[in-house]
Amino acid sequence: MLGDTDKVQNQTVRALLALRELVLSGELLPGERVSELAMVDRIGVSRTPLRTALVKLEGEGFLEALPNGGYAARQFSIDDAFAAIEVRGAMEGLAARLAAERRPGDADLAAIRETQNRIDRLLNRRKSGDSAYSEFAPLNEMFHRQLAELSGSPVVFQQIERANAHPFASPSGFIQIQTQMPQAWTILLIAQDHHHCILEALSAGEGGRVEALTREHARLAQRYLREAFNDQHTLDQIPGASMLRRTG
Amino acid sequence: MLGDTDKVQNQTVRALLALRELVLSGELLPGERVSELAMVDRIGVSRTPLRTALVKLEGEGFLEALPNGGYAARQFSIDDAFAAIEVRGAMEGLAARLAAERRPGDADLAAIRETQNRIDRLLNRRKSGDSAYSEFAPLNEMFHRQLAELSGSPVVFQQIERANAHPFASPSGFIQIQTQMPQAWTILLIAQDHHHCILEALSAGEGGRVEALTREHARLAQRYLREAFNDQHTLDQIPGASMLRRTG
DNA sequence: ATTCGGAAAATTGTATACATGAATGGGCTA
DNA sequence: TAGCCCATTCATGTATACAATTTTCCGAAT
Repeated sequence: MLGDTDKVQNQTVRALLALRELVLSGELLPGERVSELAMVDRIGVSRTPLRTALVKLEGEGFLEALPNGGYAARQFSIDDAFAAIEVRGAMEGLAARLAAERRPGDADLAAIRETQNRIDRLLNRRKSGDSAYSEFAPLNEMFHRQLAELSGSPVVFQQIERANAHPFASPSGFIQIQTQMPQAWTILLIAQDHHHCILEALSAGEGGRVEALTREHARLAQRYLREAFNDQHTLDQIPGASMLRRTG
Repeated sequence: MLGDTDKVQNQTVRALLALRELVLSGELLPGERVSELAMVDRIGVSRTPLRTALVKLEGEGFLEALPNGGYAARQFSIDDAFAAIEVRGAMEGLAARLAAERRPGDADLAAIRETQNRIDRLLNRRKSGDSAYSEFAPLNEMFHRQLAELSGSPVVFQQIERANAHPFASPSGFIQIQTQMPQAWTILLIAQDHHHCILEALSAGEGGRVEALTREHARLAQRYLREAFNDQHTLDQIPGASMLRRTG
């Protein structure tokens, strides 16, 4: 996994990816200072690009600045994770409404419809093996990205990207834990039905409806998270589980 | 104005404030590279804290990374500015709804009600001089901050702060140009009426209503902006006017 | 006159040295 | 034995030197 970072030319990107991985894997515990020199030894870049990565990760919400300098991995409560998903839903809902209000034509919707068709074909194969889940995730992300692009606003698109960067907000963040859940396949079918309803409302110019649908769609992730929170074993498989403070 | 930055102990903060001022004042034109060495000479800090400030300003949306390294001030269309305000409205609306759903008691609402009363007293003086506008702005910002805090979610609060950091999204960003407009005083009265309605819905736990009200309240800023856009003289007085591309 | 090529200048990315202030540990004293 | 003070260590913030790549400008050739 860390091997991926070796091929990157840019030292700052390399430090960024490595640090994010270390935080998500739980090797950097919340609250305790991230020592720059220790990271320099571990990642193999000098302090300058490392500090750049630290600043960016603070901006992404992965790290928090400590009062007397330096950074620490952030800790999130379960309510924080729910809120992060709610934030994403609000932003995606806004994007969907703006898209509907622009009255997109068939040409505008061709790309996202193609993605939708690919997900349909995937689900019609009715093989619920691991490979189906790993194929679903990137297609799902593409659908959400294309929806964000249809807003026609770079400002909105960028804000959604920021919201997705949060450790627990990404649209496909919990796909892998779905594998563990009995109702997993059903949930994928429901998610894709949401996609269908969203595109239907979108192409009909129904702004209010598409906003509500898109928000509710995001709340699927909250369901997964709530389920996972009831089972420590499942919870531990979520990327960044170590950042979650068990409050119940 | 730049004098403020001289008292700051932290070189990074100093560079951050100075750079933001240079961008907003239009001395750094959109699209053209921000030369690090030129900024070093101008601001009087070394390249290291300057680059840290550049990275942070990219995160705030003031700057964009150029393909072959370096940064440039970003350019915004009028639609981008509207979208930034819409984003703030969506986030504040979410915060207000979450606040209402928590069923806040009188103790929770005491602080924001005090702010509301202070604005009431200010407007009851019925003196529409410049001082009234300059007093209104900080109280207005406090009201919005307290509303964001009532969401009870640090994640939501931080996201609102990010949205406000955008050059054209801040709640009080256009107060100063209101002075130029004939209907300026009336708009302040309307804004405060919005505040009253928001608090009424909030204390009644009416989540849907308070969300809609808060979104609509944000759209007041869009009205100011549209007015200003019709008059170049007024537009030039907006901080960051140079970042706005005249498209119509 | 215009275009292509190359060299020089300048710019960013990276590494490292230095300074200042915080944290820690040991020793001394009560 | 417990607590406090001081010194040492360590961590971050800052400045600067170096390298690699890009940009620019000038000259020559078509």
